[in-house]
Amino acid sequence: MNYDFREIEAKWQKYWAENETFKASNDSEKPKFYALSMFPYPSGAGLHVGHPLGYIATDIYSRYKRHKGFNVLHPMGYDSFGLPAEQYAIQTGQHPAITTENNINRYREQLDQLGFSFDWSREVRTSNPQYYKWTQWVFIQLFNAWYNKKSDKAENISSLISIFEKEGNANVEAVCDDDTPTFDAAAWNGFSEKEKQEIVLKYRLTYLADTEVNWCPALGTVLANDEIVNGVSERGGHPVVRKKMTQWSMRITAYAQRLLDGLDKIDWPQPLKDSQTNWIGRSVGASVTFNVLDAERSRSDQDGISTPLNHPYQIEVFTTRPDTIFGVSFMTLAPEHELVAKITTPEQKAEVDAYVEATAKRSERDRMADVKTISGAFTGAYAEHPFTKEPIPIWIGDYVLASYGTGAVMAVPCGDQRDYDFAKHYHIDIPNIFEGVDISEEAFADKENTVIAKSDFLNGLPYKKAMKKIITELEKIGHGEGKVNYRLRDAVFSRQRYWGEPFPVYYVDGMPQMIDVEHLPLQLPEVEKYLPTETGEPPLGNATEWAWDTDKNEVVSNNLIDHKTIFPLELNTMPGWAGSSQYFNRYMDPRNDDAIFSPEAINYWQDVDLYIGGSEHATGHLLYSRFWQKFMFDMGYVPKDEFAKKLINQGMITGTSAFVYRLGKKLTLREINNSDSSKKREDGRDNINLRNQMIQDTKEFEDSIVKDFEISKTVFIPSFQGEIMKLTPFETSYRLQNKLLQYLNDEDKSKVLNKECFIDISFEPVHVDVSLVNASDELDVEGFKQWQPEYKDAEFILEDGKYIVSREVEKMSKSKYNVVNPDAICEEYGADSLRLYEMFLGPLEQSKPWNTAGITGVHSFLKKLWKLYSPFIDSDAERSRSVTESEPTAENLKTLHKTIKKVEEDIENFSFNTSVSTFMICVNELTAQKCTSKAILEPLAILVSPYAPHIAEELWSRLGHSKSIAEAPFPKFEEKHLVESSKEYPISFNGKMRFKLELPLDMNKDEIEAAVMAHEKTLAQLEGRTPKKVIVVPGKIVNIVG
RNA sequence: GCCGAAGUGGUGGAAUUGGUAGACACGAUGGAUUCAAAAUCCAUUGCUCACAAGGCUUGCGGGUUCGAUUCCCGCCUUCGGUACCA
Repeated sequence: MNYDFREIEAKWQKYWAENETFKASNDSEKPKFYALSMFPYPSGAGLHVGHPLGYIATDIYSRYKRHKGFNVLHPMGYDSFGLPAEQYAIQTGQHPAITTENNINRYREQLDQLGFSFDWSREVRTSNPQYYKWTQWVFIQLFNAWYNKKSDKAENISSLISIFEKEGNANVEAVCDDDTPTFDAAAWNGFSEKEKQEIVLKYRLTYLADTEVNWCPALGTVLANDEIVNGVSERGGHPVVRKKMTQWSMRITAYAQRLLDGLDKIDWPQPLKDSQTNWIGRSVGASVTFNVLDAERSRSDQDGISTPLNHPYQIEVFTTRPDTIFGVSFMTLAPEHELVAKITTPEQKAEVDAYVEATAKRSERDRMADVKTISGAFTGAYAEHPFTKEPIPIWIGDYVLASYGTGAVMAVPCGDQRDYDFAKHYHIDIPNIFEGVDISEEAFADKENTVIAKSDFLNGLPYKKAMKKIITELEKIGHGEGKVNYRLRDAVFSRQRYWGEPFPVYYVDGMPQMIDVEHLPLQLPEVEKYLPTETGEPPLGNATEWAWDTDKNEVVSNNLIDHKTIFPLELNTMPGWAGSSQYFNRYMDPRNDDAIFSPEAINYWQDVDLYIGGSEHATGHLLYSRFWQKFMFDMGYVPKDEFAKKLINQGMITGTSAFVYRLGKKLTLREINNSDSSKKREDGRDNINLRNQMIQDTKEFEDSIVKDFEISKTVFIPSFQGEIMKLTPFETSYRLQNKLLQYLNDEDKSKVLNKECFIDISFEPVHVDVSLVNASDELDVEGFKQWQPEYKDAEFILEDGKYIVSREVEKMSKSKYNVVNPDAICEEYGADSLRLYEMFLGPLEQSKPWNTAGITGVHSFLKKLWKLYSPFIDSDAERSRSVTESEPTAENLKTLHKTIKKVEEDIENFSFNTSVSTFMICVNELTAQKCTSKAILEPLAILVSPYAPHIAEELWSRLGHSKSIAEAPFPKFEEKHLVESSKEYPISFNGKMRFKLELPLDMNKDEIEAAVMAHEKTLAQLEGRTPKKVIVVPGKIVNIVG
């Protein structure tokens, strides 16, 4: 009987579902084990081959733990709010809830095919109102909390208010907004209700604040960095600017230190911890205040006339090197800094304004990445050095980011390379305040070897002493203090989107009010359009039924808003990470309508024992979840302040993206005035020389614009067999010249044909869905046009009647349209083959491009495995019974126990690829040994079962068992079967292995050396030389030197 | 730019503490079986030198060591993250 995987897999999937084999109980005698895979976003592209990689690993571990006697919780759900469903809704008008439901059904089908041991009774969906009710609930808890630095934890806001009532806020040590005023009890009690609310909002763990966003005026919406390419929107290529908007923020910075400290307690990969550590970015230094000199005074100073001091403004900076304060020769503000507009002198205004505007167009990442271009502008204003009282010019520069520190730096060019480069570029003084250091070429940033000079009271001090001294001095003169700064910023929690959790918030007199918990969930309203409103409000602004009636406690029509009992509701929605920040706890008690989870459930499961997911979540989901968990811990809802003990990052399965190239709308006709190159062009043969010539001549063409003209159509240019990115832009233009003639008028055309002009172009790569491309990289042009409405009338310039895309290995993602589904593989080879193959591909943590080439190998392994059990499968022979009951041979036992040992070690080390090899070796050996012993084959089935559960169940039942293999105890390894008496020693000469020699293992060092030295092959190798040294490592190796 | 990971045959990868580099597969080549094909089985397969013997070989260049894929220093390339993709 052949291995019929289709029948076997369907049979056992049905069996598991019907018998609820993997349903976890919240009450068990067994020890608990919580194994979790990061839940997927159900994209329209379906589950791709990268998803199961981590799921299979978690599943193997879960099944292994069941064999080891644990009560295993292994749930699955969907992170089902998100941008793609909304984009799809915008494009098609289809409600995201419907798309999402369809996508989930598709995912479920695909997941079911793969034979995971999920407890589906616990499924959660973040977009389900019964689920997001609790996301809203957490939000309210955060709103009703403040962070008390004295107790170093979050507390209920009522404790803060009662302090205010008794004594004001002078003695309160809390994490709060920078602009929080100080007041006493009398003042507090005198505040109006609204003023009180405004003050308290500055303390709440979730609060309203003005934050910068990427605003795209043309689309009327905020864009993710991801949606911006080269400074313009990915969709449509519209300009994007940085803009301030009032949004909800989460005071994650309150937890900066605890998030850092907590990393020591958890077994997470070091690189992931590193990235969280860097993200939090703790640095120790000082905050220093510089007074801005009055403009009049600074000007008159230059004339040598002194006028009275006046300090209308102050600049606060954070520096990690206050010891270098005497090296300050200028200050740099971020162009967005609020003082820029106030201090800029009239003479400098035009330059500064232009620079500020230019900066607004650059993304933050761009500004950080680009260290080569130095740019800035002088404000005309001066600050006063707190010690020397010298005037210091104040510049603005985009290398200073508004969001980091105070958005201002005291520039010490001799000690900081960026300051140094800036100073060099603008010919600003670079005073050297280090003893015995040459700074003519570069800045000196070595703290350890620092000796301060030319710095008044700091002269001669090393770094550490100078730090201490300067902080004392700063404090003495009231110009600063020692400070710990974190790079971590409060997390923006508002999104101007439709498809997300609505905030349980309505506004009374502009102040946010929480809806009572008992009235949750506040459900998403229906809208006509999913786009922002014409006035630029978020999509929820389109809802007509979106007001809160405080009497009836329900959502009512906007028309009824009277600001007395009926108020407008919040129009923003929550971000993607809201729903994923407590889902792991919700799984413990997912159907509970009265609480996010019961105390019994959380106290039983405690935390996640093993969490598997991608490292790309390092500073998003994994940091925010730790933050919420700590908050939940502070409030006494959860027993652990870290939600996952151990975390493994699965490597990404990368995809092979396909690109087409969209021609820029603007073409430029340029004059050819170089007689040499045009001559060469005429003969047309010397292309390489021509190209080189033209590249050299490019400068010459720069000024030779005859005219610009626009083409209204979307045109795609060939990839030149995928080589386009290797060509110079110039060369590409040249190759396309003839094809572009059709867009020219006759006069221009003849100029090009007469070689007087050529057409200069720009172009950009566009991702195309890999399903529209065949195996030879040829694009289905018609399919492409139908694929997205914007390409409906696109024109293609073909090569030999075909459009060949270019390929690149990238992250597999819906936005890159390079997703490959597991369905076809399941159909052809079965789930067990796919499971084994994904593991066999390589180490779990490593990323690798998807390639199905080797799948036949694991599939034929399963066939061999099946064949090994044929005495139990082919029932005809009664004689086979006697064979199968036979005692296993020593050889059989050796093979089995070698396998048990290796597989157990591999699973514990998450080295699943090597156990697949081990199974192959085991089956090859047992087949060669003609093993038919039940005593061997029974434990082998259990070993295989976590990896290939369907075939293992089938074999198990054929072996005569009536119950599932799922809880069969894992075979016990016995060392005695592996004991060897001799070892085949590799004999090396100067480190190179020359021959092998079998020797008893109980020989000691000297005996081994004697045996080896006496051997004829040794003598032959030595050719009469006497070895200088003989290294003998018993049980390992012999190395003869000389 | 910064932070992180990876680089081993034609391909995926193995080598668990510094001790036989290339396990196990894929592919390729030859053969068996077959009317034929599929499937299956057997053999060969890092490169180089026409055999052998030998030489070379873990991204590149150095170093430590009796011995380095493994440790150290300096580079190169690819991939991931970089705060609104999830």
